[in-house]
Amino acid sequence: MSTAVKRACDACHRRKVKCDGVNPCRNCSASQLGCTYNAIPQKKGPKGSRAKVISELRETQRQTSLSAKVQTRLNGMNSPPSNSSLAPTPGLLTPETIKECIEFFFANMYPTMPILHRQRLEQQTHFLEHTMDTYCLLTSLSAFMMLQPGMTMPGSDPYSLDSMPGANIVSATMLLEETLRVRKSYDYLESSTLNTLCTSYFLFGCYYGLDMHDKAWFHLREATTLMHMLGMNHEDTYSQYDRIEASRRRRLYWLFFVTER
DNA sequence: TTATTCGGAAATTAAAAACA
DNA sequence: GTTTTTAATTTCCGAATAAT
Repeated sequence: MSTAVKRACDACHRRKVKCDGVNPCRNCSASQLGCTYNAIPQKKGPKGSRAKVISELRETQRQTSLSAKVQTRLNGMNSPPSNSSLAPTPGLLTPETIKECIEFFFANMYPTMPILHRQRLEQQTHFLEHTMDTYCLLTSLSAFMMLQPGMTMPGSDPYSLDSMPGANIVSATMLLEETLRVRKSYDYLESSTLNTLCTSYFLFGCYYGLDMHDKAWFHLREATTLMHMLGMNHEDTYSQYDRIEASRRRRLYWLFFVTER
């Protein structure tokens, strides 16, 4: 049982073979290699507060159990756990959630992103079962709102899930996935509307809030491309819309422009 | 056959937490 | 302060694969 050498030379380290630690070492001499000890050893041991792996595992486990609870809470016990079709999940987006998320949006977010029109949005909520474009807008809006500080879990909650840290993130993630899933069911590239673009913006916001910056930028760029496809960079395209629609589109264009920097 | 490669077990090390 | 626990890094065993 030979004891491990204090430091293996660069070649032995790469080759994962036993090094005798002298210079030149036996392996290097045998294979006529230059024997060097240039590699700078990394610092060993945990980094940060009790390092990360165990806390990551704990966090995912916590999220999984929360996810189950939120799922039953949001759609009242009788939902299939995995929906493989592209249809909206019944009961996931409750009217209560929609109402509170719209409320929160216009109370807190509208000043910095005045891209929706309250009356028109509320009118649309009556048809969301049949218009996927609207459904996606509302799921993504709700997801985005759930991630905002100060937003509470909608609905009265017998298990006080709203006070549980992470519950919002779990439901936001579920709504986010729902948006992406349902969005596959129609060709939003071909028939882009204001809703499509707003949805992309909220997707951007969600991913950004979840620190998934690559995906966030993907949705932002996708929307920017869509806007160019729609000719929103030319003032004369706005004349085909009524005043309110045109103003929201202009604002959205500039919001994207400013966000992309 | 011998030589080489590389997955991963075991050892080593150091930071953080627990304890006295 | 010392000890224990935890986790990041390193060494290198030995099975798999390649070369001869």
